[in-house]
Amino acid sequence: MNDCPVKYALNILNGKWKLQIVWELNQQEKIRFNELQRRLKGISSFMLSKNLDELEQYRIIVRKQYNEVPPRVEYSLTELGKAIHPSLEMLGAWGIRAFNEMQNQRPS
Amino acid sequence: MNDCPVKYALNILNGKWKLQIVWELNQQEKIRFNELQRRLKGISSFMLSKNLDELEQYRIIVRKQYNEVPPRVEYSLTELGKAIHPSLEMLGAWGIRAFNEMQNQRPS
DNA sequence: CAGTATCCTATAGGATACTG
DNA sequence: CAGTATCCTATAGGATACTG
Repeated sequence: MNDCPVKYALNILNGKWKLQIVWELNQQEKIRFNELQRRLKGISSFMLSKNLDELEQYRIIVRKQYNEVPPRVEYSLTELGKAIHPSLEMLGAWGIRAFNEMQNQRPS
Repeated sequence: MNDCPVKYALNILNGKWKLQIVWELNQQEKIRFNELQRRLKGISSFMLSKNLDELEQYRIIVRKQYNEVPPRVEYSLTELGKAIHPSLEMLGAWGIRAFNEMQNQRPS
């Protein structure tokens, strides 16, 4: 996993939700737990919590807790988290091309 | 999966072996089945075959079969497959940074 | 509100034997 | 040589109920 930096990077984003979480945080700057859960249609609070923990461990996001009642917790991207965006843009551009080539080869 | 091109791209590379396969093919131009299996230490022929099939379906690699005895099959990257390399380079650069930040924050 | 605890299911990955 | 067939295991993901 740490023998190849590309693999290391992909591993951080692996899974069904992590990419989406990073994506949402890129658009929101700060977002609260329940608001994030609402945007990621279909994720359970358990899964969201687990994924957020992992992203925090990798220093991709930051968790800020306000000691209020009811509790308020805000998540945001670190500089490292923001820095992945250009790579994702490139991957997306390639993804469009890959998708189109599939469509051309297998028309309906 | 096809709602987001980034997700589409990541999905193609998902799994334990596909990235390594693409990486090997990037260095070899052409490679035979058993030679590839030898390089990917630990993969079974079943898994290798399955992964190659999937990459071929996504038009990332091409399978060329020579009707000889014993059989000879060579795999190589398509233009699409080669085109992903810059994205992987960028991801790798980010991966190094991410890895270093982990090391700094948690010294031993 | 922002989670945790518990239990369950689907599937990615693998081990082993075999084959045109 | 380049695979396929069969069966097994680990784990990612999820459903549901509960809580400081």
